[in-house]
Amino acid sequence: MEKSHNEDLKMLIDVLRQGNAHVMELEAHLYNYETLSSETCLLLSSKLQSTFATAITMIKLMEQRGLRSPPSSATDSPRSQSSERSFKEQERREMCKKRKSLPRWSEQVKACSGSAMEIPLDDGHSWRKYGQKDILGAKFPRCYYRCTYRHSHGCVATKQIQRSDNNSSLFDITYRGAHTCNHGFQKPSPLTNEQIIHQNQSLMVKTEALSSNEHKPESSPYFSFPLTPKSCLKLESNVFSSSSNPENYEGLDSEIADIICASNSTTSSETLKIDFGVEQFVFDSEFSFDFY
DNA sequence: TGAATTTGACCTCA
DNA sequence: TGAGGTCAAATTCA
Repeated sequence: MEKSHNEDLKMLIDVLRQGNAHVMELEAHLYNYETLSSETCLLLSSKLQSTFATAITMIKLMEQRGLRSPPSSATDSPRSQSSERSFKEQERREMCKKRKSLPRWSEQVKACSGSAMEIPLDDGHSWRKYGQKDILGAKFPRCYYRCTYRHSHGCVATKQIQRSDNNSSLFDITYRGAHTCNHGFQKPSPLTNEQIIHQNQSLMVKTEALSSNEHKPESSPYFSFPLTPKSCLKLESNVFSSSSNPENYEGLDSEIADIICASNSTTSSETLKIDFGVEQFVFDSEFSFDFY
């Protein structure tokens, strides 16, 4: 147990060191106008985000391991049904709190004309439907989807799809939480700055005040991610304070290793995968990762 | 037969 | 207390 914990720490430190290298590389480019380009910055930014996402996921997994009770066996004292129930309820409440702190953003998507189902275009991720509700005052029901890899990777991303009342060919899609899995994401084709700007202008994106306390322009800046231009992200709070709650983690060491591999492949493929729910990252010019 | 969807029940919060 | 969100058993699908 102690040994595997140290191994986890070692892997985590390696990931953070990798992030530090990306910061230094970015800094080097910033001071060298010959190599400085928006594409380079975007790529390094994407690498950094991926690195941090990996580190966060690893910490979450380690935290899960630390909190998890030892595996049950014949020698274990059986937990009473009532305490088990209260444990589940407590776990559920924690999950509810964590979900609330996840970043949320919405967009409108035109129905896929031509297809019989007229469902919105696939966004590149793999989703599983887990519920449907009739919404008061709405003509059409709201469908609830979560990431297919929620259990296997603890990915907390969810989305809600609801057909627009005014225009039935439009779907309102609300996303919550960034994908921490590395599955099913289609690499976007490389775009020039002009293309990105044009796409941002031409796309129908609607980000509304999703709850009464959200409209705080000073404290809740809007973030946009060039590689996912259809999304205009509004941050609600610090996602670092939230954590996923993987329900069935077995063999955490190998899983963490998988995450690192996935992250590395993501990094090398220039795919922006994760957005962070922090309001601001400010790297001091003297910033560095110090270990030990 | 495993994965995905459906749907009624349950929980949280305003 | 009711609306919205999620769970989980039942059902369907490939």
